[in-house]
Amino acid sequence: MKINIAIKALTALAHETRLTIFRVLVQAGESGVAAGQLAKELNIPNATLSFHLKELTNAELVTARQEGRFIYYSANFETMNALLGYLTENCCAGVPCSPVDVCCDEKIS
Amino acid sequence: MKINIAIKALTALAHETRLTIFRVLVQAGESGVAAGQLAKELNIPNATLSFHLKELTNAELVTARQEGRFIYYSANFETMNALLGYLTENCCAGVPCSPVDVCCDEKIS
DNA sequence: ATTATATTTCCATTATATTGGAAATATGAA
DNA sequence: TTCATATTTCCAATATAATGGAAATATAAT
Repeated sequence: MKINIAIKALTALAHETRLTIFRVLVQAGESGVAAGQLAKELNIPNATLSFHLKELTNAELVTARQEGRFIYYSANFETMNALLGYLTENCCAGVPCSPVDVCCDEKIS
Repeated sequence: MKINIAIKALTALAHETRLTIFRVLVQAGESGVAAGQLAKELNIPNATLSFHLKELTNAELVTARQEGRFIYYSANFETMNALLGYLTENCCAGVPCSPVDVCCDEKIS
């Protein structure tokens, strides 16, 4: 991961509404949640939600898929895992410590 | 971890200079790096570095210790690990996946 | 076709963060 | 004490992000 991509992801997550959205999507898993359902659940105006979803999508932290009139948003675990790895990369100058493992990666799904 | 603390940490990391500082400190480990050395290494004006170190300290992502005229900054692994855990909390709605492990935690040091 | 639903884009207003020079503070050395 | 080094605070200029109503677009149902 290059630093600019990490910054984009962190900037996207560094906002209460977006972090909340992201965590809902992380917990929802693969199937994702429709935009309108998020707006209702989180009680956010559509325009505002749309703006934040675009930020998250731009940062590749979420992906969108259309199904009929609905657009389902899901967390992108690949980017999330790359980000976690980037933050902890080569930690403690080689002093042994637990490596950061990943979430929902290809080992399992 | 409460959301406001996570936001503070993410906001602090979501900046090129601060993310770079943080990663240098993560890699430096316990002993940390003096402010002036960081300024020189990263080629940042002192005032700017000081501002960013304060942001990171405020977010409890780094800690400072004075030694003579020097102030050594170190990464705070506890906060970092709490943040990683917060992002991946209850991921995929219980579908089995790798848990997020932590870096440099009490199990080892 | 017409209507209803889902979502996004536009945009002006408002709020927040970043920069770095100069001055201030703090510690230690001569 | 006086001087040098390390770091921070102050502050004004500048840059960037967030908000949500209204209009636009897109799909589907009648």
